[in-house]
Amino acid sequence: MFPKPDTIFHPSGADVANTPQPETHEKAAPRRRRLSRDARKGEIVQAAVAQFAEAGFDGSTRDIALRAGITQPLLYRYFPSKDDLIEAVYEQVYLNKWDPAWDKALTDRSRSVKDRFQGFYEEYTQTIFDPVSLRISGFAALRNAQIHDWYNHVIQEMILKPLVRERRVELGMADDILVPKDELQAPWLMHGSLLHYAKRRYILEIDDMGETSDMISQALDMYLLLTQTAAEAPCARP
Amino acid sequence: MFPKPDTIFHPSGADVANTPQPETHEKAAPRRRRLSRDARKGEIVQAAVAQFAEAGFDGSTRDIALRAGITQPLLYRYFPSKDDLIEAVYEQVYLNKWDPAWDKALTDRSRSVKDRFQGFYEEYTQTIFDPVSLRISGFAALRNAQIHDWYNHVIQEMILKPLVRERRVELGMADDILVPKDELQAPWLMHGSLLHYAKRRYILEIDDMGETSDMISQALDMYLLLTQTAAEAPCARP
DNA sequence: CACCTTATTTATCGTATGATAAATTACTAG
DNA sequence: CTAGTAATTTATCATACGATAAATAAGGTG
Repeated sequence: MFPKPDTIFHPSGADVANTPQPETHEKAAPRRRRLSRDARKGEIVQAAVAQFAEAGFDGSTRDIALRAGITQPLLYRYFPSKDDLIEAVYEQVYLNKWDPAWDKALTDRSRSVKDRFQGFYEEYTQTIFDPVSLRISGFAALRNAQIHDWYNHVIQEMILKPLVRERRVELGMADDILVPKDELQAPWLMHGSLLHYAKRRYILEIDDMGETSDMISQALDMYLLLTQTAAEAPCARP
Repeated sequence: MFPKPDTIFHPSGADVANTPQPETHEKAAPRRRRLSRDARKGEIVQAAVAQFAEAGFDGSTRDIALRAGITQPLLYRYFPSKDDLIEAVYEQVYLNKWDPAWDKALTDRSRSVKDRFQGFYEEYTQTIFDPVSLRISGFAALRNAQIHDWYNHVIQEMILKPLVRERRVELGMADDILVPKDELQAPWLMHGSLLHYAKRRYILEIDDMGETSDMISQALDMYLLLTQTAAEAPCARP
């Protein structure tokens, strides 16, 4: 009857259980709890991440406040506008996901490229393969192409170009820092195949799927085989 | 001329130019134009597709009406609720995309699997690789997992299982109708890699990318090489 | 032409939303 | 204990949205 969006999860009220509620369940008057500026800001961002992941960036500021256990106007004490909050959510989801140790692991030429990138992808996917991150990322790509564009650039520089370079060395080819774009097509196909696997598994919630490590192994094998035949062509098909 | 889907965006108001406007640019009172029920319904759906592709399914019914050159209440004469309109958009985007001739082309064993699926994917991607379809599909996956789940099932049955079967025959293996799920992992990686390519190209609008036919060829090669080594293992890496 | 059907518009309602101002209360310094 | 600061809430506004009822007019039929 009401124009409730009527989304999948608990639409409202169920979250009030977070805040200590009075015996009488009337309006659930929120108990005041003074937090430091940074602590409160963090809780708001976390609530916003959860809400936006579920309902998209059209999720209401009131639902976010409900999740954070505060009233809605308080939100504007920390973020001048909803867009500013969205910006903070972007940072929370996209930044600080990179482990500096990975840079060295990827270029450790005492191990095979397969081993190095298998290990890396297993750790990397453990960080970014979760429904919340993937859904936020999905909404962001549709809403703000620019930020997702930048994120793709990071992936290309941090993962795919190193992969191409290390594979070149492993195949005994010339070691060059520059990586032309046509050599990035195959790595992008491999990386994209894993991202789409994540989408099917964590966004569509298909449970009848193989283990992530197996998918990483197969995706890497595909790339390695393609580069191998391109370089040596020993397996020409009939 | 008519409110055709045209290009993706014109934020608002720019569409008023579609309807004959009076000299005085006051409110642009829409000229009445009686259409048959099916014709009007089709125009509304087209407008909704364009609007939802741009703004997501939270796009307003008023903007849809503006695009269709009608008033907003008229929309409810054809669709009892916004959800019904969304349902119609789903059908428009997901259904009737399959060419029955493809079924035979995929199983034409006088040609190589590579040739068959190369040709198929070039036609298939020409049908579904456009910003509007891809964006609607993206929003739908995040909003309604069920329908996207069904769509994935269709892809698996119509494309990937045939691919596995035909590849088996080409490799001289036992020809079986049944395709176990672990044999579908590699085809899904290949298909997903192409979908992610489409996302980068048509949603993020990255222009510095290779031709679609090249990507199809590489993606197919990846799968074919993987199955070849799995079957014969002549290219064991050191 | 007159009439009738119905496609279409005008006017409007109830609610939800982003945002702001003012009142209140929790915590802390002195 | 007291006073002040600032975190938090209450109250409220303007707008946008989905949806409905009633008024209007376009087009076919006799």
